[in-house]
Amino acid sequence: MAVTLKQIADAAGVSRGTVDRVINKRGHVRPEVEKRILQIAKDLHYRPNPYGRALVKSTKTSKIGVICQFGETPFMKLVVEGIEQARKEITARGSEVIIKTIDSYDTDRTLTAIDRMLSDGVEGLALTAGPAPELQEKLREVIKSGIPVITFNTDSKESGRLSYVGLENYRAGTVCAGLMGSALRDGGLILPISGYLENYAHSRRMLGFRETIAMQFPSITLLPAELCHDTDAVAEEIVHRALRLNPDIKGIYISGNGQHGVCEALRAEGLAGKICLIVYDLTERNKNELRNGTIDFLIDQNAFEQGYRPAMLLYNLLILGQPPEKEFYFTDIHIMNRFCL
Amino acid sequence: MAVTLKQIADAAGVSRGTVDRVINKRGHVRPEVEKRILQIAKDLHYRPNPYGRALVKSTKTSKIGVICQFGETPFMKLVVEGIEQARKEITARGSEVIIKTIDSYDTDRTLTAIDRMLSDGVEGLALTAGPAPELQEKLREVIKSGIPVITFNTDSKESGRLSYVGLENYRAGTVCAGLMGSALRDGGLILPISGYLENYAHSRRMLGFRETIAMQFPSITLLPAELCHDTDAVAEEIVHRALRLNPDIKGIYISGNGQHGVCEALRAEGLAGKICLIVYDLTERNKNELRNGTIDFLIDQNAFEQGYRPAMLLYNLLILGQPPEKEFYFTDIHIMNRFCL
DNA sequence: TTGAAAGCGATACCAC
DNA sequence: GTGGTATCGCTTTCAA
Repeated sequence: MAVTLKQIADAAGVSRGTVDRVINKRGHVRPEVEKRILQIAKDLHYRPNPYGRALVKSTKTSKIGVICQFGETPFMKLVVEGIEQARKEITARGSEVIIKTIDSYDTDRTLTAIDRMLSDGVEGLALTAGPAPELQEKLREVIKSGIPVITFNTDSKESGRLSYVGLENYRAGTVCAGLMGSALRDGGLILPISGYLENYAHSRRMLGFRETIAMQFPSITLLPAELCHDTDAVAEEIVHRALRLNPDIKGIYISGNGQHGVCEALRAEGLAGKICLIVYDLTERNKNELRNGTIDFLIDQNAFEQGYRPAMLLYNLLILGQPPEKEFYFTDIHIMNRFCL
Repeated sequence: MAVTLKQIADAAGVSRGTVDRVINKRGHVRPEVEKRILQIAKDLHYRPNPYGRALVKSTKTSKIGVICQFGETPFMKLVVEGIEQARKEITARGSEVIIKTIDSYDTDRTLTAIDRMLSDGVEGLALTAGPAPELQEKLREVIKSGIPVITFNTDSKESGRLSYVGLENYRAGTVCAGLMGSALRDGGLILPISGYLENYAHSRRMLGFRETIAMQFPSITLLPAELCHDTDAVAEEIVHRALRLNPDIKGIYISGNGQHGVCEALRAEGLAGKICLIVYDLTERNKNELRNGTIDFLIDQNAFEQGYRPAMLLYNLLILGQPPEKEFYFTDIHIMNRFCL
């Protein structure tokens, strides 16, 4: 049998209440008693039984808010599945999760959503953030008012949020550079495509890619990065135009959405499978393109986890009183080729 | 607040005991009462509080046995860390974990270890299995005697084990074939190296690799697979010899241990970074070789999880009464290049 | 500063 | 078949 509070209490000749106060640093205990109890706890290798604690705490109820920008993208739909799963579990434990998705990157609507959540009385907030100064400022306020904030998918480090759950985007970019490097051993010309400049996550991926190619793969030449606004049609057009100007393009890297447009263009040009294409996100469409060989490598960033984890971290904090263990919950940079499916 | 047994009991006009009997299918309840209770539970969306259940159950104590073959390999040392972590947590909850590592693949010593564990009174067993008929037969007996068995790292499907935790080895081989294919776009000659024929995990990886290369990458030629007995010195010698016979080797795939020997040989031949090398397992040494460019791709199979999960699955089953959710707990086939470090 | 007691939700066991 | 009750380990509250 594991050591319990009561055993420590008996050994120390005090009551469980006193031991509890010591173990949980609630104060109001004579220092010498405290010292004795701590010593005994240590000697006995006391570890609180998480089930006992959770049982008591789980009767509290809280409201947790989750705001999800870029809600229209296929990837974010997968994230939302994770959030829904967390909601299910949390609801079953008596608390509440409010979800608000916002199309595209929209700071104003995000600010409005935050205000709405606050007036709804949420006690914890998770959101896809970003570098917009108004948003960061707002989050600092929220946090100062005592509401813990967790960012996911897109961080906002200066806001003072508790933790970030998501890809280490810059590094993911470097990994893709490495993949491109090994696929193009003899070097060649690469077309990099980004979504929006404002999408911090996508920009970081692009930066990591460009810097690594430049520094580590001298035989590879980068065209200037193009912006496709996360849109297939625009991405398709970009590829066609680029190929017209540079028929010898050997690789394409797209850090945001619009992947399908790129695939269509490559097919139309008869270059599917010939040009090395590296994309992000394991959506159904991307799966198919990976399978048929149009996409060579795909970085999966565990969408489900990005939705599930933040809500659970807030639940554990608010209800069970367990703060997150880490500031960064980086999801695996999961490289996939078609045989991974 | 979440729905509790008591609320259902009140609504149904019975006692909690009766509801408990219904919910947990313990019988001894009049069918009509049972039906009514189930209906109410459903209407109220009743979900048992796992903490309450765990609290009661966690006072039981059990002995869990873990047997680890190939215990001398760097990879298995990482697995053992996972087991140790599980042991720590399980011990803190009052149960016991006995660990036995066995060097190399040794069916006899494994059988002996199983017998020792049984006479020690373990109530659940996790082990690295394998296809040896005596072992499978033994495991069938063990299972028949009511002791649940879980395999990890190396499966033994015919033994009737409850679950397997580890890599999907055949598929991992196909993934490596894909990596080799994209690194060697123009084809070339490949040297495949295996450890022991008897190591089922390694053989499956080799089979997946060979079959996929043969079927999907016609421009790549495979040399006959060599066996290095998981030994660096042998692997080194194999590489030297192979290069003497075939100086135009473009890639090496090693499905087991001996990775470091391959790296040394490539360095000695001045071919480090020139020949595409794909290996398994994120050991410290392999990390270095990945970093310095001698290894191109590495498949990490989450050693920690392979040790941690099996013990925890047994704990959840024996103590909390929760059977594993799946038969296969496949660890991610985690492709890494040097930028992943 | 400390102790005693109630209660969290589920289970096990013993009466009836 | 069914109800009542003690119990698991911990937190909380109130009185001393």
